[in-house]
Amino acid sequence: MSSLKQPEQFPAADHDHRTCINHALQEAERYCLQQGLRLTALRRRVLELVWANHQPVGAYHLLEQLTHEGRKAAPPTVYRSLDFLLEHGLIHRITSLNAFVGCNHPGLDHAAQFFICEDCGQAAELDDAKIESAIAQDAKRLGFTVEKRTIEIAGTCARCKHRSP
Amino acid sequence: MSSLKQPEQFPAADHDHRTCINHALQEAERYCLQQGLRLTALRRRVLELVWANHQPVGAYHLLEQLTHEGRKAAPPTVYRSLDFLLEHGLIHRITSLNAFVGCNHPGLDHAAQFFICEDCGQAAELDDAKIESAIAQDAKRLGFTVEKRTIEIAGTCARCKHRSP
DNA sequence: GAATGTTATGTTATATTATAATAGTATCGT
DNA sequence: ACGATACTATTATAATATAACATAACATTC
Repeated sequence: MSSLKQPEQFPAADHDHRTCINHALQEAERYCLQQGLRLTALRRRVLELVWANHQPVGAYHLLEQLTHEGRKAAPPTVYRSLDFLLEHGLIHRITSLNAFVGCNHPGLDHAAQFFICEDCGQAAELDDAKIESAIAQDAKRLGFTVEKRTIEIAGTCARCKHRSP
Repeated sequence: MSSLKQPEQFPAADHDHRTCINHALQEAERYCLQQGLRLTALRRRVLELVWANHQPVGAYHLLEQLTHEGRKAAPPTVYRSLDFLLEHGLIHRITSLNAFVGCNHPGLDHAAQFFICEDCGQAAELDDAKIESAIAQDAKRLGFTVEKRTIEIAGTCARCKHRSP
């Protein structure tokens, strides 16, 4: 069912990241058009900046970049755009880092798990059905209704492990 | 193997919470004595305050309470105690709430998952081997070394669901 | 195409959470 | 009692996030 555009792994070191960005923006535009949402210049730019790489980005980093570009921006400027992007599944929030990262399959209601390298900062988004079902099972046992899942695994990715043993 | 003192569920509404607190403090004292750690008055009091109920507590809330008790305290006072308690597994941090909650089985190296009710604020700590192994499996596939897990499920607990349908 | 409603953004101020840096105090082992 | 170590106090500030309100852009309907 869920055909993820990005594979369930860490992005290769040598991948052409412009492709990622372009794809993400195209998807976002397609999605917003389809849903009747307004992907304004600001929101589009924030999304693009979040997608600058595969590392979660902090709100104030984004703010700084917007300011440097000459745009008048204050914290709410950024947070509101982030809220919009979050609400429509175009980005995810990484709670443990107070940061935001692009989502590779907007619209799709999915429960994401993040593996985050503490060395290079890159994050991989997974959607592991086993984890999902285990949580669902626990919830059922507890009589608990799940609203939001925060599943963030920090550690060291394969590349960084090999680089500095 | 792991014999948890608190069951893997939400605490009953009518349980005698002083028992929880007393037990937690006793366990902490036992553990610190055994490990040669110093559970100072401040640390003990912070632990007690964290255990005041089964809801995660914010650092500044603790600070306020300490201040009201006449103790001279500033943010670092609290955060250092919290760091100590965290480091030795006497409390857990709930990242998604920026808050802290008592741990019912200190010392035991366990991967905790939290189910947090957005209505009453209570949190239940689980240690589900299925979730654990699923994550381990993903990590293996990615060549990822796990350091820290943040697994926090927000929603509505059974009691709150029944109370306000 | 002006009036009106709606959504998005700008602006100011401030709340909330967390840490850096340094000095002082208690505690422990000898 | 003494020196080493671990803990705490104090001040200042960093980093993250939101409240409250004003203005601007856009879109509809008349």
